[in-house]
Amino acid sequence: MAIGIKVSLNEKLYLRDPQETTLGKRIIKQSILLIEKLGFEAFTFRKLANTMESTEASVYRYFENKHMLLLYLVSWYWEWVGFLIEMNTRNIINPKEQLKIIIHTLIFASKENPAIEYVNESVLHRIIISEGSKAYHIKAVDKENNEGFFKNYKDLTFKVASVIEAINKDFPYPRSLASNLFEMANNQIYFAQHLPKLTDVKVENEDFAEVEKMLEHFAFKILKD
Amino acid sequence: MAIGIKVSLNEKLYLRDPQETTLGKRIIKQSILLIEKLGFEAFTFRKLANTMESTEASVYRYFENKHMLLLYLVSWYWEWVGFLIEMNTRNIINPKEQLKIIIHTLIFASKENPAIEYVNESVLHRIIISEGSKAYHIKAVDKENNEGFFKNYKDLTFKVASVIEAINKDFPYPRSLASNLFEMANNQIYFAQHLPKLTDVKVENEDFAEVEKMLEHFAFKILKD
DNA sequence: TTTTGTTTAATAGTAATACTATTAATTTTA
DNA sequence: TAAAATTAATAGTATTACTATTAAACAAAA
Repeated sequence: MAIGIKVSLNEKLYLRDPQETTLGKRIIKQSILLIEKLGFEAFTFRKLANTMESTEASVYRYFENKHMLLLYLVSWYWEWVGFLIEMNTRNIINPKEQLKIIIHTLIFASKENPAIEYVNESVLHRIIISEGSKAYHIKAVDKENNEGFFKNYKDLTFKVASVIEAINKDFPYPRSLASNLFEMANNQIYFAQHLPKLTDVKVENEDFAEVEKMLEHFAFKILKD
Repeated sequence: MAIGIKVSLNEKLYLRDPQETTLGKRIIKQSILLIEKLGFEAFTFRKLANTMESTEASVYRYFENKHMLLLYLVSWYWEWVGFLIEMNTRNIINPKEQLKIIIHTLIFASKENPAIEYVNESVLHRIIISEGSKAYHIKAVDKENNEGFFKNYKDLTFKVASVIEAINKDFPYPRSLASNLFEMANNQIYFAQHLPKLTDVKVENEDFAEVEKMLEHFAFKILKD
């Protein structure tokens, strides 16, 4: 990933690379805003085309269907978070310090400097929180996994799992802890915002500080010798 | 909940109580099988009506739409798990022992004695694992929460949170740990079956023993003084 | 036993959605 | 400048979500 230029994603995610044309970039930009506004179920390519003053058929030339568009956005997000984690942990030697930075980046990714003009990272984060799990909770999950559609997420999990192993080489569940930190971060933010009885943390005005504190508590308590 | 008779659920979940008629019970039974077979996105009331030799309009007399049917099934499931947990922890005084039983019940609920003839608990469990989170990842979550559609899940979380508090009254996140145990249980089973790189546990032939062991490890490590 | 009322299910639609074949316009490059 | 290649729009079809209306079945009352 090179800032301002191009995020590298699995080419099978799209029919035509949206990063290469003006229309493609507009599709990304506007779809993020419209999915956030309508929710993924009510979002359609026709509505997208109408709001961006294009046509349904043009959108279909870039993405096979709205599921593939969601997959693209989710992959873009995790690739970006992975890039930020890579940046922010560089030159940090202590793995505990690395894990703290990972948790912070995970929670506050959308507060970092925007990477690309046509992606509103803050809105995208909200989409990942409320719609992200729909990208892999599908009947064709095995087939799509074989195509490499979830590679970005798996690579990031692997990276975090290796930091966890560096902290405590005897801990038997590094991958599960890594993936659970990701899932828990988004879930607990969602609960705080919509189903507050399911959590102890408060999130107000997009301030995720309490969630960060809780994830640190969980992670380091579990990894204690 | 009374075995063999009737599960008590929010009346707003349905238009006509499916437990009260033969057709209603057939709708529940067949929808569980068909959602599992097709996945929730491809599942439609027309396909359901065709496979059960009824009509689309008849199904619509019981449920407003397929989302409400999913909500009904999810509520049914958590009500049932809550009932099993209540049963299995009765007369157990030690809260640590209670939490172990809770985790076991959570994981092996579908292996207990079937409660009701027209619900295949084992298939329903698979639906909860792969489609369950779609019940609340919706645009209208706040409105539906106000209507009490998620009450069964929240009540169960509350119950488990109070057991967690009994184990360690200084632990600051009892609800988050409770809801995360539920989410993690289903997620890690799903990962083991479809995205094994995201987990360290193995699930073969619906044997969830390793998941149970991992959840115990997580929960009790976190709750240690 | 007949009539009336109530519940339940089927017919036959409409409007919206998902998706595509074909044509037209634009841009590239030879 | 003309041909080739790319991109977008028009105009569809099939499926889906949902509903108004009618018909059948059953039960209760006369």
